[in-house]
Amino acid sequence: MHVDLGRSRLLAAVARYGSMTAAAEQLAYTPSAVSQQIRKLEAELGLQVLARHAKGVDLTDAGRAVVEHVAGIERRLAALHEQLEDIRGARAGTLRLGTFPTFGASLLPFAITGFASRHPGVSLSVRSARLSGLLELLHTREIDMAVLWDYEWSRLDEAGLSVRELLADPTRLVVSAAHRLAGQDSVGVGELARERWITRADHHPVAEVLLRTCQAAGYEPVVSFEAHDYQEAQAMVAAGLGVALVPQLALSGVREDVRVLGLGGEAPSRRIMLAHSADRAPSPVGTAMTKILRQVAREGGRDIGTAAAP
Amino acid sequence: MHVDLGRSRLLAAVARYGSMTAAAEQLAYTPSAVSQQIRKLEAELGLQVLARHAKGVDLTDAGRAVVEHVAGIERRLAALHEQLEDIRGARAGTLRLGTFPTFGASLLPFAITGFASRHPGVSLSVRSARLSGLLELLHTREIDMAVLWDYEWSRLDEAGLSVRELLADPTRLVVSAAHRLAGQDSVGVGELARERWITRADHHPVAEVLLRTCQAAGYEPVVSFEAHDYQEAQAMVAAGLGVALVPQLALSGVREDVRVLGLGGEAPSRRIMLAHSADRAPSPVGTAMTKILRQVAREGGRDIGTAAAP
DNA sequence: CGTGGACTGTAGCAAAACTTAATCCCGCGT
DNA sequence: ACGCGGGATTAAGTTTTGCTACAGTCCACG
Repeated sequence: MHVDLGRSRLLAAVARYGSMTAAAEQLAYTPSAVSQQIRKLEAELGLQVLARHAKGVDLTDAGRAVVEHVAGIERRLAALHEQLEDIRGARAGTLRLGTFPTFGASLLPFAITGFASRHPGVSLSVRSARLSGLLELLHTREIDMAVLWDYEWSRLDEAGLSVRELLADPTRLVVSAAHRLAGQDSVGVGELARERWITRADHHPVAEVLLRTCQAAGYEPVVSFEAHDYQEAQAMVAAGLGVALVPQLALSGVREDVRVLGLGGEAPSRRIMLAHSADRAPSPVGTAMTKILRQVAREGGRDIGTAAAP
Repeated sequence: MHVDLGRSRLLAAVARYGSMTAAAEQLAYTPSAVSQQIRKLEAELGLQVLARHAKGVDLTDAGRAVVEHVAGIERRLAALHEQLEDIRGARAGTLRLGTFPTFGASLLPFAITGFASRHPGVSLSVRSARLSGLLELLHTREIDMAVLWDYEWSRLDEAGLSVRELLADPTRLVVSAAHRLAGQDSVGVGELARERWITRADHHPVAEVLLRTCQAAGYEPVVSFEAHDYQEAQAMVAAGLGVALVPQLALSGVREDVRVLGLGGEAPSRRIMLAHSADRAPSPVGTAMTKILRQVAREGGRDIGTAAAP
């Protein structure tokens, strides 16, 4: 046996307005339509729900039971409606975000605090991984969106990924405070042919940046140390073991005893992007996060505050 | 905005079985039907509920919200279903019964206790009134059914009333224990021509019974007292003020100092009936009460116990 | 007794829902 | 690289459902 909600609601209307005709008027139906639907409801239930008489109708026990439960169901539907409204307005929902470590250590915190204050109802989770891991996580749908990067010689080209650029992250040179170039704002790559280089181990992408940059300038870099993170690299630079190419974003915390120099466009800049599965239309919270990330990228990491909720 | 429950349930099925195709199979639909309905649901909500991918679908936040509430609604519908089942089985519901006083004082208590023990979930209310009052109560639908009576010379003939006979209630003669006839089992009406009669005031129907009975035997009764109830009448009979015609049912409590005699078919018998509005199909509890009243009538007021629920 | 209000039955039509069949998309294995 | 297969989708056609129009029917009430 099946209890049709539509007909039950109709019954509730009949109960409320006292007669089929009155209910029909309220709902812009003909009395005939109401009568037919109520009849079908009774057939489905195997019970009369209305006692008919010349001046209208009365509810039977069964009718009362139906009307009561309809009221409860209406309340529940209203609650659902409200919840959906919250989701639409990004005041509720979930977002699983992926990031690579240097972004997570630099700009992302601003985005996270900004997002959390504007969308307090949203449960936000962040995972950090390297590029390949992020792609895998996107692929397996363990995260909804990810902050990624690429260089011009190996453009990100994943099928089924929708990508939007956030900012360019230029490569900079880090030297010891005692280095001969420490006083300059910038330097040409050609002047660095005799330097010894600190780079990163495990085929870290910055190693390729170094290689390409130097080769473009006509020499092979001499590597003196392979660090496992940028803090270690900075420490080695400070110790005078060599100089290092480092993406700007990895320099959010700069030691007192090193100096950072620009390279005047000679060194490649990496592109930082926000990506999500192309088949998944962005959810309201996804859109909200996109907006905030773009703002953070634009403002380069000044605190974006808790201003104007969307 | 409207949240269609049918489509929402479909979404719940899709969530449960992991893909539209699987859900379609379970529900004996084609995948196409499911896809179309989900699409309409999303259009109605203005939100995606599913994230599609090659191996099936995942719920979005909105989808999760819908599915959650659908589960709650299903529970509620199940509760309603159960309640309706109870109503069908007369384990729940209400019944408003009308009765005339002498039935209420005689057989009805057996029916009430029998009914209450077999249908403990049913809320039973009983109102007592005289015949015209009962008809009025039926008419205004303040009661669902009523126990009524009539005599052959004024048959109950109410339009829109469905009537079923319960039992015949013969008229008997009550005399004082000291009366000359006190030792007999029965007596002919002709032998009572010289008696003085106790009857009832206010045009009580038994007054007409007396009149007709005596007239049929060829004399006019001499009335010595008009009582206001049968207890008073019995008291007057006991006091030797006269004899009285009394319906059998009004003799459930007989004084020690009076005797009851049969009248061998010469006195009219009243018909006792159960009536309900003809337009109202009998409810399950109504049917149950009818059955019990018929049983009580058949067994003449022996305790019918709490035997076999229907 | 007739009149008005309320419900009901029939026929027809339009919208909704489902099916059929063709197509697309994507991941996977050879 | 290519085809295969599961799954979703689309277009078009068919069935089902729900509603209207309209003509009763019943009953309370004047």
